[in-house]
Amino acid sequence: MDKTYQPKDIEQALYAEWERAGWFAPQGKGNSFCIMIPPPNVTGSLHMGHAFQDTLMDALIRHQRMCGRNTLWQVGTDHAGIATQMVVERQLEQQQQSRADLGRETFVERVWAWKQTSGGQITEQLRRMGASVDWSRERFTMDDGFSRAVAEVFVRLYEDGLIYRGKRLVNWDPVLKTALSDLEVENVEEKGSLWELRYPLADGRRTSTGDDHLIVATTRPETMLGDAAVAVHPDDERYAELVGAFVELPLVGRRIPIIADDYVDAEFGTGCVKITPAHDFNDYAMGQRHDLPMHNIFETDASLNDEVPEAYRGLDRYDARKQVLADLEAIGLRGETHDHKLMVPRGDRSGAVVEPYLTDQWFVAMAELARPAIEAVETGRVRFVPKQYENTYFSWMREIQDWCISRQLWWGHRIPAWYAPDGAVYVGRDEAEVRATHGLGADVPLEQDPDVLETWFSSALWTFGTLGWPEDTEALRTFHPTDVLVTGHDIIFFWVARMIMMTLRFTGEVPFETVYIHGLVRDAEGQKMSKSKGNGLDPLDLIEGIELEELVAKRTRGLMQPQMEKRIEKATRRDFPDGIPAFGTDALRFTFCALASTGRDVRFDLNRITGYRNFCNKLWNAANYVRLNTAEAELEGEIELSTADRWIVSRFQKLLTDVHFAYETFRFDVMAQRLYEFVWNEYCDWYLELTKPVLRDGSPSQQRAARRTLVEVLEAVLRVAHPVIPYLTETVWREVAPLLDRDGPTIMLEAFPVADDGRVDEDAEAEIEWVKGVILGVRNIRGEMNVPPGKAIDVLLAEGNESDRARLERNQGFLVQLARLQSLAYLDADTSAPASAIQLVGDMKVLVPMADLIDRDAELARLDKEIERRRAEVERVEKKLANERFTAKAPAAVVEKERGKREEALAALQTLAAQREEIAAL
RNA sequence: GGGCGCUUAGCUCAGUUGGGAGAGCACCGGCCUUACAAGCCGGGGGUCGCAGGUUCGAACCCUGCAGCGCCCACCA
Repeated sequence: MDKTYQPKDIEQALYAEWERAGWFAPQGKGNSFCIMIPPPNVTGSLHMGHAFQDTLMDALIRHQRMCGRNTLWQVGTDHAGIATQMVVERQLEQQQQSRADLGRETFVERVWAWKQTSGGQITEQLRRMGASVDWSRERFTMDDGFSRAVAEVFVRLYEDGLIYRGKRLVNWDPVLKTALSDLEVENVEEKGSLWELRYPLADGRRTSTGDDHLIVATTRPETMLGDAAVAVHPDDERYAELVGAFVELPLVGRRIPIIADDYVDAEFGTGCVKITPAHDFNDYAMGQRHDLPMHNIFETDASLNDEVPEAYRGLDRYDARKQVLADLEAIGLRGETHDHKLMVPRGDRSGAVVEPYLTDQWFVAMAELARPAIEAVETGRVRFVPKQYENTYFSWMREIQDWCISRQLWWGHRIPAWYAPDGAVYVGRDEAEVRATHGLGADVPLEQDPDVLETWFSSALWTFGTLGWPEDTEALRTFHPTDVLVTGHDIIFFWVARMIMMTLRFTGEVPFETVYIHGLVRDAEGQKMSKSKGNGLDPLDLIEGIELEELVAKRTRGLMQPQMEKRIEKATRRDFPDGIPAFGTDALRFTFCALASTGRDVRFDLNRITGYRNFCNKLWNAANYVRLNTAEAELEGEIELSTADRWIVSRFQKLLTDVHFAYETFRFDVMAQRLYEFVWNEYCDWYLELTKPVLRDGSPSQQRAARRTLVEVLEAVLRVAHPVIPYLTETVWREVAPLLDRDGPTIMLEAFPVADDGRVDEDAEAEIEWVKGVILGVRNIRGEMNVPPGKAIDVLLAEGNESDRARLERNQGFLVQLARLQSLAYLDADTSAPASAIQLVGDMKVLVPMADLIDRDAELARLDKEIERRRAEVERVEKKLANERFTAKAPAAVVEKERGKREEALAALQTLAAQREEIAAL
């Protein structure tokens, strides 16, 4: 073993070995345990969110595997319709080509080719994270089997009347030229204007106040070309007389009615709303209520079509806006303009402003699917951790809208519907089935629907589709329902909810019993990591390290907004002046666990990972110490356990209890913290140090006891830590395990340690606390008095009780070694102590004779500080005890505890005060 | 407009049923003490956002307020 922990030397080779050996595949004898990986985009790359999520899943999986469960971590990738298609289209663009140039078949082949070449990247990165997924079962959402499941689900839903096709107003992305679901639209607040437009009253009508027009207020003047009415509130007295009359739509010349509808807010704007049923969701609904005609004025790219007057045809919607406003101005029909903040709908992929647009699309009727899915969470068949996310889930599910699932893309699962020349639609698993079922001969030409299904439609089938459904497979019976889903709160609606609905519908089972929701990974300033902001970190760079120049280049490469380059470069040079050192996978994983507290977002800070890299080094070196002291030694034979040996074993049982609890409650942070504390603050800081005097001066049986305990605790700690830091623990374990005649090939298949309450030893714990008290007391005097660390000093113990004397007897060697003493002795009751610096351990005095070591004034100052501390405590406790209501009403045990505190503090205070007087008199 | 979350040491965060305010990092002082300088030893530092209430007792429970963040929603 190297002296310093070098992760790069151990990680990659180990993973290859694990994978080759087939140890990731299910093999436990116990109950099944299964996690489905949220399938990443097949052509994507691993970002911090993945790395975080994969670490948590791997910890759970490795833990359960070591607990003996028959454990499957199902891996796979998603075809990610829009995202992947966009990447390939961008590549074509650089060659001055479009997908239309290639044609559908060639284009789809190109995407498959791209998937072949780049599809391995993310799975390679998953391997670098140490993820123990079962590669032999890897799936892809567009592989044959999964595609069959998708078609099967579509057909069955259609047959049950839950999938329908219809002309509806949908969210239309005019850049990607496809429909989007409600969830794929992000509403962003933006600054805009509220324009007032004058609509002349038709037929020469005037209002009772003499006006010959109405003023409507709108944020979208260009859509006036498609107006079908003007609406006012039915109770709005200002306009009551005009309801039923008409206005003449300017620029168009159409006569449109003035209608009353209580959707209108009389307080807003002018109280008159222009109604454009084909281009606004509210207006659409109103158009339905009032039977208004629909004037679709847009092409698929949101330029104006032939429905509008010639002057506007072909204009982009924003150019049309300017033109309409200018033309209205010219004829005196433009009113005031007000600044106005509005929510602008943008496509989450393209960023384009989404247009409500009337098209034929496929929909899933959701109400019937949602009902049992709501119930499953209500009854606890599915539980969310943290629980508050159940409310998020319920609120969306209870108001659920029908789901538009067709996309006007080429990459994805083609909709299994065929059209006959007469317009009839036939849905089936494939064309042959359609023909057979409906008796359509070869003479009837059928054309398949050109659209594909939204990616989330197939993702919704992930838990059962990957296990072989619709076949009744062994895997499905064994691993479904799965146990835990680990995912971010950003896809509860997109994915989690839809999985629950679809899985219940088609298997009658819930997809998973627990949904663990983790936070999003943000940068050290709390900003969301993104390519465009250039603040993202690549997990691989944290593992392997990266030079500053390369990091700058990487962050500024291929930016959508090149003007950001300077800023990103500056920030990068500021935040990472020396680039990023190689931390290794284990340190990264430990950091993720430590940051995963309660499902809230986490800030990723280089300081944290540095600390945990140091922790890995600490454990590595502790192992080095153990190895140096045990490899050549005889561990078999009679043993005589020291208090320290019993203490560390006892402390370890408590670690196990806490870790077990942490796994049960998904508190990865608690687990990481307890591991850190135990390894560093107990095993290394104290136990290892306590073995040193024994290994030097102890009897053979005492030495054997220490050596055995060192190895046994280390070996077991490695198993506890393995799910978090698999590489380090495997490497060290292979060196350590043989010392205990454990000969398994890998730590990952060894048993996870279980607490043994019989090995908890409260006496040993109390005694080591006492030992620590004495040592800390001496160290405090040393530190505060600036006694050189190398100087061995004399220490006396005084007063105290029999137990203190007995403890000294047993622990003399420990104290002398760890406090670096020249001598240590108990002072007889009748001998008076020399002038000393003092520390109290219980009511025993720890005395460091001042001789010429200690400065009188410094000791006085130190005493004053301690006296003040005790005085404050006495004061606080006495105040509490003086309160009769406290002594009367608080539980007796609490009162007793306070009394005990008072006694102890008072006694200490007295001793210290006497001591102070003595020193002051010198 | 509705809902949720957060506010604890300089920074990032723990604090499980209400009963002695914690960790890591940073900071100050001292050490190359034979596992580890990626280390060791000692130390300083908080009116727990604000205001009320419940209680013998509140960081924790209740109400209100403020600030920050997120989600949902049809006010043109």
